[in-house]
Parts: sequence; C-alpha cells; structure tokens
Amino acid sequence: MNGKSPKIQDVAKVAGVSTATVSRALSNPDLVSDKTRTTVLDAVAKTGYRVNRAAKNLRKRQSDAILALLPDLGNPFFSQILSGIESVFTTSDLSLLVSDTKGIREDNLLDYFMDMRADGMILLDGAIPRNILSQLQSSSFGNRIIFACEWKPEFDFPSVRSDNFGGAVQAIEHLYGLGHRKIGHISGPRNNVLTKERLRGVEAAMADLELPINREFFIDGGAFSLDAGAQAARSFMEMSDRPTAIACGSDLIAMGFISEISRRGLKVPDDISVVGFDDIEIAGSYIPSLTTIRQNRTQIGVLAASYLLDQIANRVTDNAAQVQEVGVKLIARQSTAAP
Amino acid sequence: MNGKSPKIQDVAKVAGVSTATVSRALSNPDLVSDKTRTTVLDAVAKTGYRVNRAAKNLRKRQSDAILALLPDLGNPFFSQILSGIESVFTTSDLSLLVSDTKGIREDNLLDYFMDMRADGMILLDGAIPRNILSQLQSSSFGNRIIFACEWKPEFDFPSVRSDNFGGAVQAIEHLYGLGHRKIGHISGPRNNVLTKERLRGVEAAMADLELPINREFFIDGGAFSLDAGAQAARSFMEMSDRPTAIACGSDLIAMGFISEISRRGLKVPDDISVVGFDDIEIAGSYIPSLTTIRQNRTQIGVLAASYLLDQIANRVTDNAAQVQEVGVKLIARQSTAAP
DNA sequence: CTGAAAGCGCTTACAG
DNA sequence: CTGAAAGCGCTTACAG
Repeated sequence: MNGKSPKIQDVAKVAGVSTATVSRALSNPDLVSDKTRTTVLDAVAKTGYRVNRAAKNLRKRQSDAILALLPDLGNPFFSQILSGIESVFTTSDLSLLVSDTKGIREDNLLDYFMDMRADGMILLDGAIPRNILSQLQSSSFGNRIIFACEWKPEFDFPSVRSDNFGGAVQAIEHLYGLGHRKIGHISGPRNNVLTKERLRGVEAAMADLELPINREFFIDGGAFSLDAGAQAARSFMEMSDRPTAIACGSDLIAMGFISEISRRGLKVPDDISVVGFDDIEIAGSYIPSLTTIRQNRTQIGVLAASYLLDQIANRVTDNAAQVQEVGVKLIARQSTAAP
Repeated sequence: MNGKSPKIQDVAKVAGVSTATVSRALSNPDLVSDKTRTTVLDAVAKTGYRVNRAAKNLRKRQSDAILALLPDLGNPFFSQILSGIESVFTTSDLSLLVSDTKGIREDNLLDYFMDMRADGMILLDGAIPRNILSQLQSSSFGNRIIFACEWKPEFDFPSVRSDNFGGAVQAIEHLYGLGHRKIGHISGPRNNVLTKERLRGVEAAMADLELPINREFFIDGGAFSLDAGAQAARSFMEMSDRPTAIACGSDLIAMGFISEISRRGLKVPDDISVVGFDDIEIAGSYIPSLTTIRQNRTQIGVLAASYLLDQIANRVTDNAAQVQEVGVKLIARQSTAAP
C-alpha cells in the first residue's frame, strides 16, 4: 500500500526466521512447526505480504495461467462456458487468459507454452490448423490441452463436449412424436464437427424411424448464424414440396429461419414446426418460444477446467475417459406442434 | 520443441555476443549496430528462442497482462466488448485476463497489482464496493484503471461509455415523431448508473417535448433481464390506463416484455410500440424486429484498451478527456409504429 | 524442523 | 556500440 510492496525478506525479518521458512510456511505448511507457522502468518498479516507471482513462476517454471482459445470472443455463445471455466479457476490460484483464433492464425500456439504465458489450454475451436495441433501434440505440453465443445477428430487430445448426436436424435424423435413425417434439416458450417455429428444424428434417427430421407429437405446453412437461417428460409420458400418440420443446427439458425419465413407470411408452428439446438438465453422468450436442445455449457466449462487443474497438479487419473460427453435434453416450447 | 526451450544464453553463444546484446537487439534494436542485430536475429531464428515472460516480467516489475473485470462472465452482453479489448492487446504484447466480480467480492482487487498479476484493469462493473475502489485510487496503481460501459460517479477514474442519456432521448423523440403522446418506461436495476442515465434521458426528452409525465407509466424493472421485462408486462396488463409506447432500459427487457404481452393477446406494434436499448445481435431477428438504441460495444472495448496501453507505455496525454462518450443511434425496426 | 546458498532467465545501470 | 555483473523475488535441494 505504502510505496513498495513487502517481499519475503521483510516477512522473514519480522518473523525472525529465514526466507526459506517463510516460503515453506506459506506454500507447504506441513513442513514447518505449528509455532513457526503461526509466527510467520502473523508477520504476513502485519506486513501485508503477497507473493510476487512473476518471481514464484520463474522459479517454479510455471505461469499460473490457462488460456481459453475461442473461435470468436464476440460470439455470445461462449460466455457461459467461460463462466464455467472461471468458476473453477477462481477457487484455485489460476488466472484465466482469453484470446481468439483470429488473433493467432499466423502465430504459434506453442509460443504460449514456450514463453511461459500459459500452463495449459482449453481449445474451443475445432478449426485450428493441423500443423499447429501437431506441434502441440509432439511437444512436452501435449498433456496440458483439452478441447471443449468442438474438437478435431484426427487428434486424440481429450475433449469435453455435448452429446450432439443424441441431441439431434431427440429433435427428430420429438417431431416424429408430434406426427411429422416430412422432416428437413438446416445444417451449420461445412466441415464443422458439430455440424457433422448433428447431421449424423438426424439421419440415424430418421433411418431408425423408417422415414424417407429427402435430400431436398436438407439445407446447407453454411454457418450457425441468424443470417444462415434467413438464407435457408429463402431456399425453403422456393421448394415446390416442403417439409412440415425443420430441425436446425443451432438456435440462431432457427431464429433467422423463423424470422424470414414469418416476414413472408408463414406461421410457426401452424405452417411449419422448427427445432433449434443450444438453448441460448433468448430461446425461451423468442416469439414463438423455441423448442430446442439444451446444452449445459457451464458444465462443459467446469469439466474442461477441472481436467486441466488435475493435469497440472499431476493428479492424473489415466483411466479417465478421454472424451467426456455431457448430456443434452429437448426443451419443448411453442415452435413445434402437430402438422 | 526438443526437450528444453532455448534461453538467452544459448542465443548469445550462437551469435557470439553477450546476453546483454541479445536482450538489446530484441527489445531495443536501435541500441545495437545493424550488423550485430542481424547476427542476433539469425541466432534467434536458428535456436527458436522466445523470451521467458516470467523472467522478463520479474526483472521489469510488470506482468504484461490486463484484467477485464465483468459483473458476470456468463452475460453475453459483454462478449463484444471483450472482443474489442482483445483486438487491441493482441497487436501489442499484452495478455487479457478475465474474471467476474462474483469471484472477488471478498478478495481485494488491489491484490492483482500487488502480486504482479496485472498491469492494469478495465472495470466493467459499476457496483464494485466503495472501499475497494478507494484502496485502488489511493494506491500507486490508480492511474492504470479505467471504467468501461458502467462507472461509479463518486470516483474520478477515467471512463469509456455510451451516450446513455442521448440514447434515451432519441428513443423518446422517435416515439414522439410517430405520434405517441402517452409514453412509458421500464427501467433496469435500481442504483445502476446506466438505469439512472437512461431514465434521466427519458424524463428530459419528455419535458422538452412538453409531454406530461405519468409516473404510473414508469415501471421499475429491477434488472436488465428477460425476466424483468416479463414481470413488467404483468404490471402493464393491470394498468387501467395504458401508455401507447414503452421505452425499455435494455433489449432483453423489451423482448421479455413483448414476449409476455404477446402471450396475453396484445400485439406489437399494433397495440403498443416498444423500443429497446443495446441492439444485441438478436434484436434484428426478433419477431417483431426490435427498434432499439445501438451501442458500439466493440468501440468501447477498443477505447478502454487503448487508454490502458498508452498509460502503461507512459504515453500519457494529460489533456485526454477523462470521460469518453461513444455515440449511439436509434435503429428503427418493426416494434414501433404510429399509435 | 530450519537455514545458507544457489539459481530460475531475464534487463539494465555502469564502465569502457 | 558492447560486455561483465548485479539483481528482480522467489523456491528448493542440500546439509545439519
């Protein structure tokens, strides 16, 4: 507070012990006697001492920070995941660093480890270039990395994700249960793992239910965005034969779709039922409120962060599942009804 | 890559110079001769050297990190601001640390400076306790703090914010222009600075336009959330005399409100016009699409980050306005019409 | 259980 | 323009 901050030397002097003892009392209390510990703690309180992280980290060769790497920091979808991550780190002593992949395309992710900026990484982007991931994997930091939400199939980094396949199945079964037999799908970004899993789920469920798969009812949205949904709505309007229900790759797609077909005079769910995917905050208040697949995003963040925590503390349970799938569930609202 | 990372020693050996020269060539190129610089840079490339941040930071007494402190990491509203902040830091060498005020209530914000975890802070929460802010202000780090979006009036930390007052004025003038004379307002969280500024704008505009202010038309929403809007809708439905238009404290309030009155049979904008505030991503695709006040959130993030950058680099321009107001503008959509 | 001493990997006066 | 040397503030073998 007053000018310069106290150092471990100052505490040692006040407590009448060596700096080594102060250090031990603070970070490894069992190593010192009860009496010494009390004395040191008193001195710490008296001086207002706080360990200098840069010094500690240099000495211990660590950074006390984890990087969360998002595809796009501006995308609100990730805020709850970040919140989940942070809730774990805040109780430990780790700092949460964030960045997005736009900023580091050229750069090298490995640099974060090399120059000691991060002790671990949570990758929320499945589109990280192969060569960068290879470098990470073959480095000595390969075990401090985990994918969350998205992932890259060719790499066997551990991963926490929603049951995307199962979610899509639930969506189709819900529509089928309502009586729909002509069901379409609007998919997300091409080559995205989530897109593929959800599409796979849609197709598997339809096959199971012995529904004919009409390829014309499958629209390539190309993105998870509102715009993609609106664009898909235009394709939809031009169909000569139309499905009575649509399962969308995301809530934003669903909302963009509903918005655009409403503008063109169709009504949801009267003319067509629509299911989203994600259950973003607004889904329940959209008009009509959106039937969708709820992902537990906070939980994904918590699990990913906890894994890293264990990994860094070397409390590694090798038996732990490499892939953790978090359950999803369908929330039935007003955007779906009998045909 | 191969086992241990190279240190400045290794580079010095390869280049045939001292570590001091390597350090200078890297961080202060003007201090060495062209020839030396080239030699050093070659050696850096050859060895794959990256400076160790912990060591550099310990020596320079800095952390190379800025903390962004949000009220709630899970709130999607902040993602664009974070994106703006990050876009500035990514070009410099700073890391972006995030946390939310839930995690540090007890803790002391000053600790981030004391233990060298952050060189500066962007506070996005106007509800940080007075005593914590006082500590910060009277510390030697007081000049490395800036408020963004929200702020605390009693403290004269610099601040970047939207023109909340002007936005509210625009909302009222828009409704007036459409012919509305009975205008209401749903406010946000009590004691929140944004709530107060926007309310002040609403009242000032109505006074200017010589509209009678009917206190019964002013609903205390208590939060910026969807729930607050839905709750307000219930109060609205019970009014014997109702306004023909409502200016809301946020888009979420507006959407919650519209959602709830729709459920009860009223139509927007036929029965009532509604204006939001924020222009969140979904506003344009909401049904009806929402007339609202657009805040440039990315810009707020960029300005706050730039200020801190200058401050840390000591490129301080004392003449710089302490309060930077970012302009807002009304986006007219379908939720408003003539009464 | 405790202390003296080395060293983590840098940067920067200081001297030339 | 360059180098030798000190030192940033810790932690941890090592020795007792």
